[in-house]
Amino acid sequence: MTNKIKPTAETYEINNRIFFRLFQLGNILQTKSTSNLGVTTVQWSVLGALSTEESKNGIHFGALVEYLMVSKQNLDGVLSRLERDDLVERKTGKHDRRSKLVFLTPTGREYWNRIETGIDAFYQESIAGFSVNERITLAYLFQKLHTNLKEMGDELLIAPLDPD
Amino acid sequence: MTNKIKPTAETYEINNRIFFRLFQLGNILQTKSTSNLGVTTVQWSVLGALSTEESKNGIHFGALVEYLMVSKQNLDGVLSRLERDDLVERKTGKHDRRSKLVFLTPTGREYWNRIETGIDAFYQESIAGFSVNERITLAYLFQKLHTNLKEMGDELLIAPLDPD
DNA sequence: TATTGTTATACTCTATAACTATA
DNA sequence: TATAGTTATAGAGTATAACAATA
Repeated sequence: MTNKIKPTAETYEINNRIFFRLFQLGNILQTKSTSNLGVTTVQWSVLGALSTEESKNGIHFGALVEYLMVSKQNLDGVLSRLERDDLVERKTGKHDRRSKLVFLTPTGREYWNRIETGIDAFYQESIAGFSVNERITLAYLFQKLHTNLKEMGDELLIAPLDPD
Repeated sequence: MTNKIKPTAETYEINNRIFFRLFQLGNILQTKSTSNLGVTTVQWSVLGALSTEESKNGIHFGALVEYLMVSKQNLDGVLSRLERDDLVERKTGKHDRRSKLVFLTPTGREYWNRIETGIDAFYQESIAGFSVNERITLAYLFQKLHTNLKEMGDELLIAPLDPD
């Protein structure tokens, strides 16, 4: 006999609400990012990561893959499009010639400065009416959810088909 | 002189953290949904909406567009793929012959029953270690964030380019 | 041999505009 | 004329496997 509690209908319902909202919020974020800032959310994250002081000398391709949690193949595609628009540049690593360092081009830096104001406005509107405590709580709960989801495996969770 | 407070570096930073996490969580949700449940998040939402008791007699295409907050063109594509897989069916409305009612097929209902168990397992893992209060708080903060984002306009927020 | 990143391919989703058929 | 959905087209992101260059 274990202490495991069978989920009640209510906890299932609140989970449903949480994850449906997460789905919607993720979608809205993508849509608004594209229409209001002119970049997709992935591009936003890439440019943001490259814009920091620590990344002045470039970020390793592999580090970016880990940080953004996208596959290397997909990041390659995203970077190619950003390179096409002259916002980003890849240079071969000096010590390890297999590795690549990713940089913001001058155009990319200028572009980032322009959208950063927009990002701030976006934040203001999104988070309007949130108390400082609520922001901190949200960040904390996101962090917690993130940890759980990151640790989840990739096994199919669906029940096998009835054979007939 | 207004009461408006210029955002400090800290509030900008916490906003950054919140939205970067939202971006990551949205991505992980999509990835895990596909790999662990065998459906994309949009498909999950569609099937879930169609599976409820109230939708037994179908949901109007337009109502689904509003509920899911995707464009009609995009929902059409999602439904076409679900129809191709024989999970969903569209019937012309009786009163208004322009409208369409969307249904789960028997196969679709069976499929939903199979993945529902997986969804429950997914919820358990994701939300492990959350107190009841934390779940309620998260749902509440999501709702609040959703309201703000939904009301946001579609205007470009980026500063105009310096002419030269 | 193992690792870093790229190429190739196919599919899902998204954005936009123009269109058909009903009303 | 207006509304409900559809078609058409282009682009971005994602999943998977196979590959080249370098270690």
